[in-house]
Amino acid sequence: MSEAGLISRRSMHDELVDLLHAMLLRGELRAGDKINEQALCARFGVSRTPLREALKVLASTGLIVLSPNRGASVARITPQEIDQLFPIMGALEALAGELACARISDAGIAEIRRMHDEMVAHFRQGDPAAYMKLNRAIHDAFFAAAGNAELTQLYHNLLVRIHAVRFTAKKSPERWAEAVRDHEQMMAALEQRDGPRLAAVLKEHLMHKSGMVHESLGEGAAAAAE
Amino acid sequence: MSEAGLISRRSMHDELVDLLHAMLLRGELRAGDKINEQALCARFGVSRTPLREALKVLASTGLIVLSPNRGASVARITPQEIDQLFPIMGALEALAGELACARISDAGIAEIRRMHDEMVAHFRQGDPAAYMKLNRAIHDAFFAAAGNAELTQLYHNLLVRIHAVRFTAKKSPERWAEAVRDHEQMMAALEQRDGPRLAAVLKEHLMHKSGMVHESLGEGAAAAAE
DNA sequence: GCACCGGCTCTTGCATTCATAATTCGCCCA
DNA sequence: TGGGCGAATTATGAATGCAAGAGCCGGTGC
Repeated sequence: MSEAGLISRRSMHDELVDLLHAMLLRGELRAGDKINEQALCARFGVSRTPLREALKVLASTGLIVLSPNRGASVARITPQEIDQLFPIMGALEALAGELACARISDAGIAEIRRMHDEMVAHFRQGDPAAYMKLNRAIHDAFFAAAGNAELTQLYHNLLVRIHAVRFTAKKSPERWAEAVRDHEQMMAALEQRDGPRLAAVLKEHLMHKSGMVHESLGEGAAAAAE
Repeated sequence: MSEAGLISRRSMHDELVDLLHAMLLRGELRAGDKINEQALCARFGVSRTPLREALKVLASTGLIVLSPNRGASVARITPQEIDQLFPIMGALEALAGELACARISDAGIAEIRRMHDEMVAHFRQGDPAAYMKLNRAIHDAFFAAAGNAELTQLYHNLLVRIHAVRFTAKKSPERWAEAVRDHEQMMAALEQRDGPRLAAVLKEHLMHKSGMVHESLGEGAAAAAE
């Protein structure tokens, strides 16, 4: 029994979805880029059929846009979409926080505390890359502790969509400090297992992020316009 | 400029997604049913290619399951999934309620009040079909008032997934009365534009629904097992 | 000189075809 | 008579082929 790899008998379109996902995350495909089916087929060594299936799937989650008879292009995220997506992510994170408070073990809290302290250390040292990595790990730990797979998947879908804009958003020092303060409050709420409070903090944290993205989008728009 | 009809130039897979959606909602395809590609192709008069594309899309939203080399079948919703989905829907409805409170016009509130009163009348007359219809209309009005298209789409996706179980769930009289009480509270919160309160009521309302579904699933399991 | 029209090419959308895995039915053997 | 093995059938997965629409280029008329 190869229960570990489960026989790696996935269909091509499924693998292609992941592959394209990865390309989008790596920034290999940028917002607005036109997607040429033949080119991608050649690159992956598959025929157009499974690739097209994968594109349809990505389109249904909003990652790419399909124009009839004009093909696919990577979705451009608009400020309106950001305004709509961040509150949703806030609501989902708040829910994850509440569930996590109710279900997480003491050991789990200790583990998150450890990651939190390390993250703050990276903040003090001014290492954004390491900070982001821990940040991400902490959020993942929240969702894992919430124990709601559907919630996690939904959240991750949205995360991929705003990934590009989140990464290009350069934190100003003030915003960064603000984020760290948010995280301190999260930690406190979690250690007290105060679900509603954690939910509120997470919601506010997402609001701050939204503001941050808007700021950096304002600068970005000027750069892109030239 | 045909801005009204936009020339109905949709691609086949897109229409097929809607068609299959409708079939699922109508109960024409029931949970667990095997989906025969050729049969559906014959029925819709299309070839397998666009149909398969549509199936992939539906699979990505969890409406159907694809087993490699074994084809598609309508997803069976499990009690665990229900436990996971209802809190998510609660969070999304709560967000919609908060946004609606902030944005809805007085006329919009009056319109919802009208629907609400009509719905309660149907409750008094013991007409579940008419009640459900108004119920649905009110929820739709909330989301419309929230003005967040992404939120609406996400919510609707989940709604379709639990549609089958929600419809088969026969309300007990007590549960029905409970739901009406919830709605009274929603109306009150909306008319006072008390977003947080409306959010709380909606969350609780969804909790009640979850309980209802579980009750009826308990009965349903006995029936299905025989 | 510029705008508009017609053909050409490239790409997409769908149908068809081919290969392979699963299922089913029948047969053989215990 | 029941269970297991094997071949035929059927369905799925992927590739290829074909028609139609979009974009591009050059030509022509004003």
